[in-house]
Amino acid sequence: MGAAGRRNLPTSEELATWRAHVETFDIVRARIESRLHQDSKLSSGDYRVLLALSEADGSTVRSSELAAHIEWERSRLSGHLGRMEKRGLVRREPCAEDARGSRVLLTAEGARAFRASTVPHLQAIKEIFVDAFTPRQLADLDETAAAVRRHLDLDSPRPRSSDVPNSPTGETS
Amino acid sequence: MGAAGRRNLPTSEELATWRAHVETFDIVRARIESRLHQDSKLSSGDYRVLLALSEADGSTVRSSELAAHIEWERSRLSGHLGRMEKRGLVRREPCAEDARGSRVLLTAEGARAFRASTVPHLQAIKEIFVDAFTPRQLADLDETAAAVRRHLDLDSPRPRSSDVPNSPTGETS
DNA sequence: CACGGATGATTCACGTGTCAATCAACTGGT
DNA sequence: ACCAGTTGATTGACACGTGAATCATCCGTG
Repeated sequence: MGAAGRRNLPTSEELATWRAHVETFDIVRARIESRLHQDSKLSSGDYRVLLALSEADGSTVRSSELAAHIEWERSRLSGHLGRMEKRGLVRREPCAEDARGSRVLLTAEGARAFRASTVPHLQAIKEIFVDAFTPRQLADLDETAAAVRRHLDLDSPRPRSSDVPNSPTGETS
Repeated sequence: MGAAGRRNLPTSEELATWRAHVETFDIVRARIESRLHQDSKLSSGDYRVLLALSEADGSTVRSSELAAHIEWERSRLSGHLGRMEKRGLVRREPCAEDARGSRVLLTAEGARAFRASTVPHLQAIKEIFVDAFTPRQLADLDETAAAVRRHLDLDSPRPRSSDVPNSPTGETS
């Protein structure tokens, strides 16, 4: 065996697990997003923006707060809002308090689209993802995600400034 | 109450599991890809193409076979190869047997880049993904992926034509 | 109040993905 | 040999993501 001390490499089983995991959950995600798009003509990005906006007081948020809330880069949000604005889902207007900023607001059209999308979207998550598992497996999934977060130290760096007194049910996709 | 029979909706715990799963493994993937890019200036798409090519007989494949092998849309592969060609990783030349087709070949540069990338990439998968779990959890992950594939009927529609007698270790990312 | 540095937001260049359209070259049936 | 229909591959239009650059406004300090 010319094996000169193998380094920190995965076994082929571990590699297969990784690949299967990625491939499988990519398909799950694609199915859920495709259903959202069929049902409501919304992308998951649209959904996330509309969710945050509809939860906001007066259906309006400062653009940078929105970006922070959904954890997007500002330029990403900027571009996405541009597209959504063209479709009439949101509107942007200059901000009174701070002349640099802008204020994003939900249009009636956007609110309607979001309202119509939520139940089918949640159903899709249930049918495509949740229903694939036993309760035990769901608990295992929770635990594996938690294990990853511990492994990568993703839990400590949570405390955002002193903002966000009580985050009201932040949905994701 | 006004509750008119809730439909097939996930509980908030189930929804939280879904969101945590997506977010967490997005980060895992991003870290692995970011490391691949730092180490080797390759994207996961590049890696997948180079892997398939380096496994191919004579480091050359018909473009459409490549697309089928890695399960990409043909236009996606076309665009990706264009970019890779600009960077000198692959080359395309007209195909003798079929004047419509083209033949993709690995350049020395591409082979070198791929060779240099594999060990660090596999290490990253081990360190970032595999090492987060106990062996038991890894087995659970295999089983959850399998459960999804059964749930979505992803295993039956496998048989591709009569081609591909024995697929030789198709790596993914 | 003036100035320099932080901050809000957009823009640009580019990589990446999808789908429809295009176009040439192959194929089979007559 | 010819035409129709399929197939190999590219292209174009668009959605989406990242990072750097830009630009105006704000703010703390002298």
